[in-house]
Amino acid sequence: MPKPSARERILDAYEQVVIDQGPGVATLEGVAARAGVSKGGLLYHFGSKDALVDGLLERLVRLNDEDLEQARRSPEGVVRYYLRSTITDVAENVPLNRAMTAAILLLSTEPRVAETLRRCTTAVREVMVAEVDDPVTAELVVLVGDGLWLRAAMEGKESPILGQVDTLISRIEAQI
Amino acid sequence: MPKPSARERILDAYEQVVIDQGPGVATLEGVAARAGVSKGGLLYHFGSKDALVDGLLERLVRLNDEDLEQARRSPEGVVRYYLRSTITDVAENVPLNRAMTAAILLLSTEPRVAETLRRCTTAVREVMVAEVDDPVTAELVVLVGDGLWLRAAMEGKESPILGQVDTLISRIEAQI
DNA sequence: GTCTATAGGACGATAGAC
DNA sequence: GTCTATCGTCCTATAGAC
Repeated sequence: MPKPSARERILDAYEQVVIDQGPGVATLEGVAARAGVSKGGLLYHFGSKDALVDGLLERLVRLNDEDLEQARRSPEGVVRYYLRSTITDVAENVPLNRAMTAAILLLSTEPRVAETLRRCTTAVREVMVAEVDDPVTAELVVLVGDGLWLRAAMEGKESPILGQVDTLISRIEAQI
Repeated sequence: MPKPSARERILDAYEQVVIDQGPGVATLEGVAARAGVSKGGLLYHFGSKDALVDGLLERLVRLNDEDLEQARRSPEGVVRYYLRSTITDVAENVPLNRAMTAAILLLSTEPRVAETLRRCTTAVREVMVAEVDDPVTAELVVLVGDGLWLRAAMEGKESPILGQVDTLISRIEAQI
């Protein structure tokens, strides 16, 4: 990644168009317009639409790994950190949330998207299994996280669960 | 629905193509080929691609409502029934699973899909809140169900959770 | 009811000026 | 690096024969 600025701006636009208007509108021209460049300008940075998707997926994996690293180091523990950060990501416009939501909405486009999402889930599961003694609880945390991600993709920032978060986390933690 | 046979066969083909090859390949011609008719034949039953999507979504809502009705009447209780049927649907090729997986993969195409999925989740939540005394547990069940659906869309029939299902359900039920 | 043929439009990608 | 212009392709939808 030699020149981050333009690339990142185009990726931001891509995510935003997918989330706001749906992947159907996420044509090269639509993304370019949102990024403030022309179609030709976009194609200078990403040589094809596949390259654009790859750029988004690479960013997603990086953000997911970074989040897990922070979860591992977190003093409140991986479970509470992961679920709380996921819920926060859903409620606010955190980069990881934008990338993950866009990826889920793009599940259709190509097998690489599903593969990358599986990789993210697997990474989360490995951390949970390693840090939480009980494997069933670990799996439960991953499942609830997946549910939150799907919900974010379906209904955006508003979700009936936001007021019950802490109670929910406490219950899950109590099982460890 | 006067003549179910041809319509249903086309909808089956549509779901299958979306699940197996992705919505990108799910063109009118691809669906028609899988259904054993020509493009013109398909368009006689569904006047447009939008009508085809609508047909899938209507079927999804119907199957979801029927499943919830069965859950309500189930002697083992809504929680156990819902989670077990969701997991079974994920593992095997139950109609509800096929429709739900296809819909999630089609999240991309149009806002109506997200709207319908929200409606399904809302219906599940209403049943859970009505039947389960504790609202936090009700929300947890809906969340875990969503997680299972997303997982089905991502990784198909194989999931590491399948061996831990009953333990997981027992733990959730124990909280009521 | 189901087919073939084709019109009409949109998208991805290339070429070349600046 | 970014632009405009254009080509080729694929898809939806229509028209009309059978």
